[in-house]
Amino acid sequence: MSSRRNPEERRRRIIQAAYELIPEVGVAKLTHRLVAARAEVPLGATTYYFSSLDDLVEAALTAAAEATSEALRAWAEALEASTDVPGTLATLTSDYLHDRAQMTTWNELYAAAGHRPELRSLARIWSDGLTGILATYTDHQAAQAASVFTDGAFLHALTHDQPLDVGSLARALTVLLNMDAA
Amino acid sequence: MSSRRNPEERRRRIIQAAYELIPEVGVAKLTHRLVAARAEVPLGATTYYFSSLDDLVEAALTAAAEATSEALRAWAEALEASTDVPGTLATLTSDYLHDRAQMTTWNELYAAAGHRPELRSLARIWSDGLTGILATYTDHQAAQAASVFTDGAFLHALTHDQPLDVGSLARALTVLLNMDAA
DNA sequence: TCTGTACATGTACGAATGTACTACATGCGG
DNA sequence: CCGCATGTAGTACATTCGTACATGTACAGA
Repeated sequence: MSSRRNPEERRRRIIQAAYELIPEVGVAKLTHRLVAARAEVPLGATTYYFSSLDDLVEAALTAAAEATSEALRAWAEALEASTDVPGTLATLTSDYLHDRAQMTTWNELYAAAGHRPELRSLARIWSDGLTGILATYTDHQAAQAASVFTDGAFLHALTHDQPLDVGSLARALTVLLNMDAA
Repeated sequence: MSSRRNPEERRRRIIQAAYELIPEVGVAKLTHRLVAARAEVPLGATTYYFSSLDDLVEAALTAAAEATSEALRAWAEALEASTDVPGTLATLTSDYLHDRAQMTTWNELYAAAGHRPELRSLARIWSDGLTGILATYTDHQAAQAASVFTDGAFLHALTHDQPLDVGSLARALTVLLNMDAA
């Protein structure tokens, strides 16, 4: 369905365009004109639907956070169906490590949250969500440690040509999640 | 000594100003004029000493990386003098987690490296350096895992009001560094 | 002392940007 | 069919920015 004369769809298109552009050019280089061009809407539409550029960016980052929440739900299901929690978590993490756009977006969110406190809660969604899921299988401290480790693995993948391999991930996640047995 | 008619000092002043401003306003909002004002030099000086703003930013981030290298050397010494490597590492990490400016700078570097490949090597200094140091005490995989974990702890501290406590850090770092015994 | 070279600094300018605004189109209730 | 609210779209404008540049100044060597 076309976006003309369809406010909801139009708004979604604009957010989607910003969402795509963030990993490509970074939050900082995002402009009304760039988003308008990508969304194939006139410049005026981007100011009509969002009261400021910051609002637009926030909407896009919120969309990113929602996408992450959905991914987390999928992780929760996969872990529940698994008999080898650390191994499954390692595989899930490894898959994520190859999605550079996803990780770049997440890092942009962290950087933005560093200067805009209202974004901090968005930045916590992944970390806290994963910790909550893992707490089903071990104690809170171990769950948090494993969650922190996967965050570190994202950062590692972002700065290195080759992300950590599944074996390394599995080994580390196994000892972390089994900390509660000690 | 005044910076007038003292090129080296002047250059250092400008870099220092940019270095200070990065955690405050972010790499993206850094401008010649902002740096000039902080360094108390005229606008022209910032373009005289650096061929472009990107060059200036790169110089500032390089300075940040060098500061990190020095910190790493201190870590190496402290660990060498210690009988409890994981515990000492936890303490060192915990101290770092309270230095928000330092971590913000580091995150800015990560974000910048995401869009400028020539900065990637700078972004690796911390991670690879720490891994190298820890490899003295355990196998490479365990050292890398511990290093990745501390990176994750930085990210955690950046987005949460309260950083991880020393106890949590010590517990996780202990099992990770002892992975080689398994 | 003279002079050339390196350093210093204020200004100017084109380009890009956020945002306001005006004019126009469209569909709906009366 | 008629206005009216809502959405659309192009344009204009003040501001800020990176950078170039012209002019000025201090100092080392002849």
